[in-house]
Amino acid sequence: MPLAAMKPGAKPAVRPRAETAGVTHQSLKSAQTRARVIEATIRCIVKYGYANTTTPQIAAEAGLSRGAMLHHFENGAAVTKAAIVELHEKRLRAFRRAVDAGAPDSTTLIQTYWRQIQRPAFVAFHELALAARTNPDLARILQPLQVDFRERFNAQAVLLFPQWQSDPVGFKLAMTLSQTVLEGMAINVLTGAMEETMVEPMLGLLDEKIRAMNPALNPALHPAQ
Amino acid sequence: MPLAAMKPGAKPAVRPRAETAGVTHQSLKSAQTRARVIEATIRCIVKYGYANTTTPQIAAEAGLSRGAMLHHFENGAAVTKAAIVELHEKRLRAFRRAVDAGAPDSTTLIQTYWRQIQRPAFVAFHELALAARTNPDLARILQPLQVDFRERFNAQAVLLFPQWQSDPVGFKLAMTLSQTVLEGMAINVLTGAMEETMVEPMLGLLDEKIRAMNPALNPALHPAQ
DNA sequence: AGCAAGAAACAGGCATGATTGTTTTTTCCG
DNA sequence: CGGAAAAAACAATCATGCCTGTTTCTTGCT
Repeated sequence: MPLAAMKPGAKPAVRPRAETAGVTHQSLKSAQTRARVIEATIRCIVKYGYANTTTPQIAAEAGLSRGAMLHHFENGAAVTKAAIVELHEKRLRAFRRAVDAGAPDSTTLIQTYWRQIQRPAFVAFHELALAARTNPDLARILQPLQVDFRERFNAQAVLLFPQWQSDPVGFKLAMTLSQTVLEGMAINVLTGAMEETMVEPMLGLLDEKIRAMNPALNPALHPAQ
Repeated sequence: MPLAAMKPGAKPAVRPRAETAGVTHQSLKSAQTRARVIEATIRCIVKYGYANTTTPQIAAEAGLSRGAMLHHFENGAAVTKAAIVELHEKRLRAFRRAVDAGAPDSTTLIQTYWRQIQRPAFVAFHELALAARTNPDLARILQPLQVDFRERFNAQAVLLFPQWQSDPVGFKLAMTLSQTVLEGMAINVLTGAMEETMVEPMLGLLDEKIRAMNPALNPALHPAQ
């Protein structure tokens, strides 16, 4: 799916008709179908990879004709874009759930985020992120979402660890380290570059390091600034 | 390039004619052309991504007609396979250079490997590794190379750090951690998931942790076993 | 309320463009 | 001259965007 001819001022083929507060039968069905197509797209990207995901495949996966799909989405690029946005929100929701689940210590937060990062959504997102490297249209969509995720991730995390407030630089480092190790592991396991048996020990190592960086636990290392 | 119709018993269109020790002019030119095509393939994968790399593109990049190229390689899959093997050897050579450059301490080794991992060869390799996730033909070629690299990597590294011999488990962990962090960083920088300003601090963090794991520097943590 | 006009959802088909493997033709060197 | 290297031509496949036709739902008018 090239995602090439994404017209700039493309308005959706179907207007949501949020006006009149009238939630008609059709508007409901339309939103439902759109959601079905988006989910099918994500499934296809996970199964076949972004490069091998075609519009007929998505339509088949969604249980729709290709013509019907393109009635809702104008073209293939719009489908991809919608899937990216959905994946971004999925990622945010997943992290939010991990936070709300009540995990005040770094150990459980690491475990939880590790579980989240192994979900299909992460696979799909990384497929798209790598494709965006050589696809300017994808990159234009993805880049703002990447920074948005970073910001929200840090904003959420800082609430969990008020002890770190005295050392924002160190905190950001700790967050980056966690993301790097966890995502790096996920990708290495995915691509067969790392044995699965190494996962648990690695999680332990990461936790050790994070704890060692925590100013509340090691005040000596972080003199008052 | 689908790499789909890779016939099992496919013999090369041009036999390398290593026999007879007769290095004819043509055999030389043939090998030279093959090498040019392989390098062009790697360049294309870096520039356009594996998914968007087509046989006409490779031929153009190599300064050849497509017909001439397929005279040397039978089909597109053979080109990809040759490029993968070349990339594997490149990776091994790069790491070997880092070792031979004489870097007895972990700090310089980390710095050196970080530099190696930012080369185009790594980008191309990761493109192929991710594509292999959903491409069985690619996976069949790549998987053995992945384990081969892991083994050689560890075998080389252990020579550099004889102090670790007392703790092979910890050593393997340290190696895995280094690879995970460095490759994770490389990918995150590549995909815009991480700011480049975080690289140096992260390298420092990794070095800290590796040193803390070193039994020679922290004998207390590793009682004689 | 009832009916007709309009719009939306859906399905299928068509023409274009691109890529691939194969085959045929030309060029060049021993 | 003969064979390998290089180039060009060829046919088949496939994904895409667009267009047409059919069914279902909404809306408005009498």
